[in-house]
Amino acid sequence: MSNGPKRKPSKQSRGKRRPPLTRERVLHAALAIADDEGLDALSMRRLGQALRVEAMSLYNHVANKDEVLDGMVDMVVGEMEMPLLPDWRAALRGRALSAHEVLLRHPWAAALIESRLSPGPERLRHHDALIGALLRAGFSLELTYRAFLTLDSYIYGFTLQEVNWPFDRDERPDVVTNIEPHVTAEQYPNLVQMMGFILSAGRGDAAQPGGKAAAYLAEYAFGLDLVLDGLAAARARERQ
Amino acid sequence: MSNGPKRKPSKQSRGKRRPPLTRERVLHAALAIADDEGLDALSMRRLGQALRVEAMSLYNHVANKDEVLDGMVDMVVGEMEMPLLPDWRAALRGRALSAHEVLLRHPWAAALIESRLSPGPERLRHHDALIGALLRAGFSLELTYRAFLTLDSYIYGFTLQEVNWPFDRDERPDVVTNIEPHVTAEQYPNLVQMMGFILSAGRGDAAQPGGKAAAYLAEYAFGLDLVLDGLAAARARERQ
DNA sequence: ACCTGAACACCGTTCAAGT
DNA sequence: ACCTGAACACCGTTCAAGT
Repeated sequence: MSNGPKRKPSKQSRGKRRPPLTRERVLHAALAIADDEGLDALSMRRLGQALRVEAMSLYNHVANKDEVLDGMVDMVVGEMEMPLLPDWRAALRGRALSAHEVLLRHPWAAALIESRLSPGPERLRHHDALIGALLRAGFSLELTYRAFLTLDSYIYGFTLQEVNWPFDRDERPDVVTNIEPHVTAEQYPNLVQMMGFILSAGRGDAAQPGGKAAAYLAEYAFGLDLVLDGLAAARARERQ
Repeated sequence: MSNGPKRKPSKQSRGKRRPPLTRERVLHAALAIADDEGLDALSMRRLGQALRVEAMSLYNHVANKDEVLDGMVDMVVGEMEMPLLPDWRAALRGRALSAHEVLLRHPWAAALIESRLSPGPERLRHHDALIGALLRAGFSLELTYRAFLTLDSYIYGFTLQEVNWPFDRDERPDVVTNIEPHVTAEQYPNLVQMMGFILSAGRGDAAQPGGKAAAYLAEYAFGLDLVLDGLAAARARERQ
């Protein structure tokens, strides 16, 4: 759209011609750093380094770090499947499973999305589609509002727990072993029993058929279907 | 317990005798700062200032800032009502309502709790009681596990949304007015319709009987009862 | 035993100066 | 038009030095 009209071939196109900085490139680099090194590693200086530019140059393309974070959030939301299937329940279920997948691909994203104030265009579009799906299915405005709150509470709440789960993560055996000595069967009998069950059932483990991504899938689906059942019942009650 | 045995009356007890620094005092001061000024305002230097001490002195009582955050989280969890009622459903419902109240009193806490890796003693006790309540009610280990995940996903997910909600907060009219121009009825028809409903119904507003604290209570209770209904049904299915 | 000054290696952001 | 050096006001944390 705002492509410069005259772009000379430029004789010095040998060597490491770094492409011009754009908002797009800044956001993509930021997302890559967060995925690879975690959100804490993402500083404006680190971001500049990844783009072979001084940190101050970034401010020509984004207003500040908050705008970077908002942009990252919207990119992630854009990866989520929109609820478009004609059957409302299938549409909501597919969207919830897709959101879960996307949030596991970007483990830093769930917390960030929930903490951002101003939604970007992707998020607005996504929510518009979600509300539309419910209204078309005959949900009243009030029930649509409640269904939306309940569903997203579950989706983000579950995924946030999952992403920060300290158990059974091979990367953090220190955390598990640091906790265990404090958790004795006399003090916390139920907790110890539960931990035994979880470990013996091979749950929440990378030792799953689908690997780590599928570790909590059955648990996620349980609560998801529970919520969908509840919404179906509320919808039925509403229509007498 | 570790009270020094000999504590002389000390002749210079006039003026501003600041009490000795302890882990307890550090954590209480940290919690007060987070409540009053937000979690971002809580730095080790600011914390030292509140306690009339240099920041470096804090390290004699806590290992590092992470330990401060862990301590704050555990204090907040300690405020939540434990699920002790004999009726499992009443116990879980009361606990969920109490957790919601506590998390609204400390708006920074929900995000922090979910991001902490090592649970403190209060949290361990709380979860032990929760699991115990479900097991005593005849839930299997597997269903207890799933009930726990579903409930806490909902509780924290909902509260996290509520605490960061940009709409209808008198403190942040800027955010609302900044968003509105971008959200046109042509682009986001369903969203606009929903926003109209929410505002006209006086929902999510401080203009509620119970004030801000009660603004989303009906919505929170809707999803909570939906989850509890689902768990009751799952329990009934399990026992044939 | 507890507190502190100085220091280190970081942050986000501004702004005048360069090309 | 875009990039940068220097600077400002912050971080968490260490450590030798003080009392």
